[in-house]
Amino acid sequence: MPTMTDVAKRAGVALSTVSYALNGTRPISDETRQRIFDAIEELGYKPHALARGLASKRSRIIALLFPNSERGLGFTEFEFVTSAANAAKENQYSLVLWSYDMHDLPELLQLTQQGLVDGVVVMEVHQHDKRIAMLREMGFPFSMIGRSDDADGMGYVDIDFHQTMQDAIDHLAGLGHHTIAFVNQSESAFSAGYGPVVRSQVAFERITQERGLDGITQFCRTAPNAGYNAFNALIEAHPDLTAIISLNERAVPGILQAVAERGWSVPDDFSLVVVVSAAGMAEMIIPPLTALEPLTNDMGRRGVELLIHQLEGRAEADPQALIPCRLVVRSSTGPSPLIPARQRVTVSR
Amino acid sequence: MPTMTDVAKRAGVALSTVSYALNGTRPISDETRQRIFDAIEELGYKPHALARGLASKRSRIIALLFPNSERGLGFTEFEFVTSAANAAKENQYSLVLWSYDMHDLPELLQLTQQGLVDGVVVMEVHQHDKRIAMLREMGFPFSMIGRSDDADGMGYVDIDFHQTMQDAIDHLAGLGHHTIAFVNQSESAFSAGYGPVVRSQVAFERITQERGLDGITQFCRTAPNAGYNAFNALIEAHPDLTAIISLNERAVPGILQAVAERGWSVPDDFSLVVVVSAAGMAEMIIPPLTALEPLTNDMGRRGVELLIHQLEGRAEADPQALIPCRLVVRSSTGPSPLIPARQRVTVSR
DNA sequence: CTGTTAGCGCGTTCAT
DNA sequence: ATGAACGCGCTAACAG
Repeated sequence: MPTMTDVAKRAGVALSTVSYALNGTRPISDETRQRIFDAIEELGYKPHALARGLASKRSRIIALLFPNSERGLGFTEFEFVTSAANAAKENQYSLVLWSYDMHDLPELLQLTQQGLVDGVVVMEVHQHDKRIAMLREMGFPFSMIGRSDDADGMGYVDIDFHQTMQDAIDHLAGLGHHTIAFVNQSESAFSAGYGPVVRSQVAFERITQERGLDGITQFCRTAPNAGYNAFNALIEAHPDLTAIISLNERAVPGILQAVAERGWSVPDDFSLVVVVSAAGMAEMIIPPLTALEPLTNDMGRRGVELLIHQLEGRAEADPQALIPCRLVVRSSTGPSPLIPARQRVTVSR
Repeated sequence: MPTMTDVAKRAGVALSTVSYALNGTRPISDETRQRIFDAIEELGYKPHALARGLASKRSRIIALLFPNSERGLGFTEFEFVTSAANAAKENQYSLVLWSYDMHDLPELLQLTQQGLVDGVVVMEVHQHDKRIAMLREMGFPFSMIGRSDDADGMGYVDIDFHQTMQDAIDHLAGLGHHTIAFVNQSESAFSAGYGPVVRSQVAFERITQERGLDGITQFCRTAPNAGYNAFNALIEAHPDLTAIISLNERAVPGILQAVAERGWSVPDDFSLVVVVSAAGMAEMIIPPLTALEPLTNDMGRRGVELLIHQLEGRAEADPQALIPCRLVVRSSTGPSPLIPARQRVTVSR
């Protein structure tokens, strides 16, 4: 591997001149620049990333903090990752996937202190997030996918859960549904203050109330059989229920199964809309699901761009972005079934 | 940030002694070692990753080559990524996600020459893979998830497609199915020599022939509507068809839909088994799919371990691993329907 | 506009 | 068993 010294010799200039030519850090005459680039070309020279990082104190590496929770990342989160990787590369940064236990603060501390990365993008942010508190206290550059409660002035991209929930509810209400359940994720995620779970919950309660609808909440583990049980519990307690909004991708198959076992069909007898679920997911189901799909590409991308702008001192007019979800009507939602048509089935339980 | 010099001063030893103590590169008296570690503790010293990498010529960073193909990565591939990330971290390596255009050789060349990573794990390997040829020619350390045709002596983890296909076929044959179709991925992937597509295809043809079964091949784009069309084409040309094996996750919803539209039900009238599809996927479908599930965790993990062992000169007894898939019987396969029961439906087309 | 030089933080050879 | 000193490849003052 040729080094910068080799290039300098070949071009007949000083080492530093090569450096300046490469980084554009100071003006170089066209003629010498040409000689330098010729030499680089001929030698096949490539700057050494580590050496550059050591000297400049900027590695051009960022980390995506990636919790290896048992819950497991879903399809949607995966798309954050790939879009983040793409965005990093487009900005000439490398993206390291830092898989770690969310509660292991010491490990995060180490990451920030070993000088490997210039900043971090934090995923799965909670309302009171110790990691955020720590990073901020240290003054270590970061951005969030999601947001904590004390996120004022800090850079984040998050989904606009209120708007999303409103769109979902209005879609159903527009179809005549009046009693609507929200199948959230687990109650423990709620207690832990996991952003999407809490914000959606709050929005659901508020909006159903504003609209004068009958809104029912059901927490549910993120697994098909949990969805199955959730539906049965709901329908038993609320025979008028005609529609579900689910923030819980993994529960959906169970819900559908329970619906089918009752002899009902979707969307004729029951409607289901998933919120904050990637398109790839909604299309895997039969019937294809009506969904509120986040622009996942924007999420990962914006997250790293926010961080990079911050690292490069480029002021960001508005470092906070709430991304809307797009309503895609597929085949899992329809008009509310009429009450009479329903009762015969309900009793057959 | 304290440096090694600070530690040395505080412990009253030479800089190099600290280095030796840290790396265990040479014997240190218990007493001075203790002093050194005390100093490290008190100062909160953390070795600087870049400096260490520069000096040692080993960055302890590896890259996962991650094609950003239009086709999009599926659930299954995603699990490779997360398991690779976990394995890297357990071995004290950082994993950078290198998203790039598979055909952009210059970019790969650059990655290997900029001194950032010690080696790469290549995903989505093709039979004649220019990337592999290049890496090998350069002598750059790498391992593969998948394998090329000339993989002799090189490290890889791949799925045992032959065994997997055999298990799938035998499962169906055991249920009395005789005419079985294989819904592969796109023909262009086949022509391009994409490993899973080619190897599964070969295995399918060979095994059905050995078993005296009627094996039909159907290429199919990786999208639901393509699956829909594929099924209709198949059933029209082969009215005896009673079962499908699919390597094509994304096509499954379309297939199921087409089956349903024919008034058939799964698994009573038709059986479907997916191969090489992560459990998370098979459970998202209704009915839950009988599947041959790869131990995805092992795939990503073994890929990075192979690479790391190679980097650290630890001889690997057998640097090649064929991972089997596990047959999980769910609700999409059943006994072959009897011919008579069938015909009335077939004509109603 | 260009050259000289001192680090960046750590690994490692050579002495002792 | 320990120290001193050099070098990894590059950036960024400082000096013309």
